[in-house]
Amino acid sequence: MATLKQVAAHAEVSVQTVSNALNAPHRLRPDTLQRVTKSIELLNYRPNRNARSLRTSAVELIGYCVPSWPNGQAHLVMDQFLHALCTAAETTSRHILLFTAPVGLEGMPVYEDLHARRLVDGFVLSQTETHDPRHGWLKEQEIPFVSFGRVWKETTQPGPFVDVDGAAGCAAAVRHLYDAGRRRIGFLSWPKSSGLAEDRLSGWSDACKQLGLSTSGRAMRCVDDTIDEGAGATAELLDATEPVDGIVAISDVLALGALSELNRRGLTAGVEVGVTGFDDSPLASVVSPALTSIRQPMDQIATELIDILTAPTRRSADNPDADPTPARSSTERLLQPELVIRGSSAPG
Amino acid sequence: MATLKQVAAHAEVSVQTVSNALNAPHRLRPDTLQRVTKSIELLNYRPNRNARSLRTSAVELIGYCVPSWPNGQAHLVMDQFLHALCTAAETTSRHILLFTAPVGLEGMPVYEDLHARRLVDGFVLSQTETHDPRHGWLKEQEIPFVSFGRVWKETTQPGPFVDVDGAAGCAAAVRHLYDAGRRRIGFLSWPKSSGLAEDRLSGWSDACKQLGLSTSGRAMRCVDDTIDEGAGATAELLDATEPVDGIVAISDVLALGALSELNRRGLTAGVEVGVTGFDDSPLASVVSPALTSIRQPMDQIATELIDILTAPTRRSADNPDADPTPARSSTERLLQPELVIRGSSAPG
DNA sequence: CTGAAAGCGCTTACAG
DNA sequence: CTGAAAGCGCTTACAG
Repeated sequence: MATLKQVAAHAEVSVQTVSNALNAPHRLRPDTLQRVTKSIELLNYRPNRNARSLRTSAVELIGYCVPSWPNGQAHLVMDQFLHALCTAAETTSRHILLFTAPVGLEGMPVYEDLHARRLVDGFVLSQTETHDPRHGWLKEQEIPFVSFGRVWKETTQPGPFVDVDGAAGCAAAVRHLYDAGRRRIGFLSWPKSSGLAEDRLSGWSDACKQLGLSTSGRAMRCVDDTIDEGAGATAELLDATEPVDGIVAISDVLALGALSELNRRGLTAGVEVGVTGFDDSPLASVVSPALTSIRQPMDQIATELIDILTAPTRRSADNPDADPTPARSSTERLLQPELVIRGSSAPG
Repeated sequence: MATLKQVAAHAEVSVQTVSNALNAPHRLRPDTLQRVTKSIELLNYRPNRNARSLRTSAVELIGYCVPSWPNGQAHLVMDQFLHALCTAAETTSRHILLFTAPVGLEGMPVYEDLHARRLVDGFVLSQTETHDPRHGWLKEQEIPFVSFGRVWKETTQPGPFVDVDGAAGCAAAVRHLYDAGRRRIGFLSWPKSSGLAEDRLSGWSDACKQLGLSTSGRAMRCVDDTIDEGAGATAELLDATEPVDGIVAISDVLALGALSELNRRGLTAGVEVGVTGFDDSPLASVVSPALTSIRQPMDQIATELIDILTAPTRRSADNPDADPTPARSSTERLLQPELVIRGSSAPG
């Protein structure tokens, strides 16, 4: 493995010049640059990242805690998210370092240790939960991070985040079903304790009201995110005095439960009842009829996350008051989801 | 951030002694060790990993290429695999570095670059395909790696691997269905070009023959891994002169197709027809009746992968012939899957 | 535009 | 059992 010194000897310049050829080529005279470049190629030189990191104290690695699901629930779009995150990181010549940690506050020493030992420059948080304690902790420790998802029900959001406007997504689903002629639209949700669920529910509820549709008795709470729960809630909605003809589900799994219950009753999704899911997970395109679903723009999410985390202005360190940049708009980004329309919401 | 030098000054010893306290504590006198340990804690010292890596030229990072699925197919157990891999790596104080690369030979410069720049010590390969070119390439470059999955149809496997005995898994599924009284058992497979598929099919076929069951016309080839394909193949198996009463599917998605077709015909999985899947993906426990499925032992797979990759004996470098260790048995490990029995294969 | 030199924070033979 | 010193491969003020 060639070193800077060997390249310098080969090109008959100093190591400083080779380093500049790599990191600040404009400082070299064209002919020198070319000679150095040729030596680099000839010797197949690749700068040792550890030496660079030691010197600059920047490792260009971003930590991401792989979620564990003791309840057996899977993160069905995790591979999409990770792929997008990696790609976004690589456009800034960074990479993702994976690690595991206990959930909640208990896991924070792991974060702190990774940062202290300089294995990572900062963190991307996801699986953000209502009252998630990680954000505040990291902020207090002045460890750089950015969150995918908001910490709900706090007075102020600790630190920067990127999130998807779930309310707008659900409202779009309601309007889509309305346009297909549906007038009695139910909502399959999770327990009230979830800020995420309340946000999405408000989108359904507001859109219904705006369109003059009743919401009374049509918001179902599913304790677990399973097909059975979705099917049970759907059964209730169908057995009501005024049976629903449209269902907006807060997840693809609950929507699959709706499809299953319709199927059991000899009804066809997209014909008698329109159904939509959330996340556009692999499940959505694999069932028949395929599931209309609200897709989170993963590539954009990842790009924004990396952009915020790697932004040169680290506000906390230097003068926080004299800064002209509007703080909120640059570190709190709400993206619009996309309704992917398939057979479950419309015939054909 | 405290450094080794500061700790040494605080404990009134040399830096060498502090380093030894961390890496070879047995070399210190107990009282010295205790004094140093106290200083380390007091100053909240954490060794800088970059400095260590630069010196030892071992980064303790393992590269893993996140699969991309242009065809929209998801890796439904990827989060399980990644979690297991991270956990296994962490027990040896290593971590996983994620990256993306083009598929096939085109992606190899990315692997080479990551290794040359010392971002990783080696690689874990998964999504191994029939005739996968990566293994041979890495071996030739003498870049350490270990594969989850075999390169099928090569005369010799290039490099170490861990894999699951798919044939044994499918044979176990057949015997399970046989024990539940099934006598006409079909198999939902993929195209013949897949070595993985042929291996699993052979397990089904051998077990059937051993039990005196006919296999004729009962192996179906599904071009895509979708519910529709599985449903179509199941329809054929049910419409045959001798309709099947058991179905072993090569994937959970195809098994879901079988369930869907049974459902459409008013048949119940586990009652009229027993159905089994492969992978025990999140899909399996989310459907109703829940899917019996062949589970790959992810934790064990991950442990073996890390074990092989981090084994101190790097045979290729030093004397390859004079080694007493049997090469095959230590670097080629075939693990047994587990049949997870649920409602789709047996009533109740 | 180019070069000699210091230093990032560790580990490791080598002496004592 | 402990210490002084060299060196891993870079980057970066500082001179020329």
